[in-house]
Amino acid sequence: MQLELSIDRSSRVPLYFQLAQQLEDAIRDGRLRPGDRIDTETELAQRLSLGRPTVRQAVQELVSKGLLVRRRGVGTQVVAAQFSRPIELTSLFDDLAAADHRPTSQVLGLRSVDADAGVALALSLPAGSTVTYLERLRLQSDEPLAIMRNWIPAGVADLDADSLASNGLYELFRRSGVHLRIADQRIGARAATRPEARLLGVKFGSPLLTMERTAFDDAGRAVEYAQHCYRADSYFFDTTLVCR
Amino acid sequence: MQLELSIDRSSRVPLYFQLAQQLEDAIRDGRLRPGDRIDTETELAQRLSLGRPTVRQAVQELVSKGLLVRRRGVGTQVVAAQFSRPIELTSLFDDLAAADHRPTSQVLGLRSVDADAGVALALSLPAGSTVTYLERLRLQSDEPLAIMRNWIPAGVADLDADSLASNGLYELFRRSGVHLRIADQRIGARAATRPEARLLGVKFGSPLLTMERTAFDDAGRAVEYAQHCYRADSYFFDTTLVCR
DNA sequence: AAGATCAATATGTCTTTACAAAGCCCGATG
DNA sequence: CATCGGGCTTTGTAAAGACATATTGATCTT
Repeated sequence: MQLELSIDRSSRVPLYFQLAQQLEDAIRDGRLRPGDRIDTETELAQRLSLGRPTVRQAVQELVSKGLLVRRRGVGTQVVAAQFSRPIELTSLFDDLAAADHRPTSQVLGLRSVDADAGVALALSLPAGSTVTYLERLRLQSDEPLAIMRNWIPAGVADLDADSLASNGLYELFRRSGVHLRIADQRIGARAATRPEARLLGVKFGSPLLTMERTAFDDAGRAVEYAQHCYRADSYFFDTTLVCR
Repeated sequence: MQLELSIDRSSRVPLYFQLAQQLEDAIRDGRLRPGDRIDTETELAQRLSLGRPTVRQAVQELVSKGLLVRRRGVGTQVVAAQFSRPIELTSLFDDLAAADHRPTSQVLGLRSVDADAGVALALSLPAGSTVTYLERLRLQSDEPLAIMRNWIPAGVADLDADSLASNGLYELFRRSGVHLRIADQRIGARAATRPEARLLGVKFGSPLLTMERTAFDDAGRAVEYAQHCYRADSYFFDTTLVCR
């Protein structure tokens, strides 16, 4: 493999994580190419003065990310061709900001409402509970991209229209000490209604990509139910699947 | 936690896997409910006469599936409320068969063609390479559900119309010794063309949910490029995301 | 020369042990 | 009474050792 690897034992970064990071970097920038075999776990362990379980843990990280493949009796190989970023639990705002697409939000509505049956079910709340309803239009490079409807149980986070215009919802969650952990998501498609078509600047009946999501925090508490719809001509969900 | 757990040491099923399975079952059928704390790793290990790393490995499996959350100094809790099955690297046929929806395939076309630029790029082949082109209509309970177009490089698998009518493509891959490992996928939406609308029994211009996928095998070889489109009124992609 | 067997190699599974760090509760102290 | 601090609990990280099992290739046998 002849790859420079170094472990800093004085660092507070876990050893297995240092190794995983360096291997991932090597794969991503091409020093390790698809099909290359990496050193055996025993060799790596000896070379870096680590225990084999530590090396295994590092390799396991990359296997579960789909970058490496292990085969017993054979060795561990680099598998990745090219890959897109997996669907992650980030907000659309964060995604677009990362891609430098000048995202902005226009808050169309922000008020307290009683949860209807569907919303209450999604958030596991008693029907009629008070929730904050939020409706936004997302713009990308001044073009309308998505309509985002969110329902947030009372007491989860302090929301105001000003902050929402320049920050993603998830950023405000983080500032309120809400740690998102897991989300159930359903992706589908449907035709645009008249008001939606007007907001998004498309024709009535145009195809929209839809996403419904319920997000849960650390404690398993439902903290957000969302219904988003995107212009089908400017948005996709990219993901990389790994077979287990 | 008072949950009946038993480990069969004579089984060839790994111990950590047995434990993970039993915990997952308990969560899925409600014996463990969201928010419940499971026994500490040390307790579990002692109770089942296992080593703590073995218990950890089992718990780790479920954490990475999003069923459990660990917090240092606190313990491990059940997090999932209700969840759908994550998007997995299985074929639509398998999905439907599992749900008992009587899937059948109608092979609309099966022939060798020269790969155009887009297909060649997706499969990392030289432009003009020979590939097998396959077009199918998927029916669910006798209702048209999806149009599936696939391009498979020559020599990957033996395909014939008869087998394809009653088996999923991925099943035929398995029989040819092709082990799928990873796939890049893009989900979007668009309007139905006239021929598509006719095949699917919807109106021209109706919204369709689309999925583009390139699948790779063990060795990192691209073995399939697919363009599927689904009736938006009868199909969704469900997924559970875990924040890392 | 072809097939079967065996040895070498690499990952897979499991145990025991040890210490570190984070969170929580409770008691001591100002 | 409030706050700080310490100790307990629990998960996080790491080591070294042992045996199991799949794969490959070389050797032996027929």
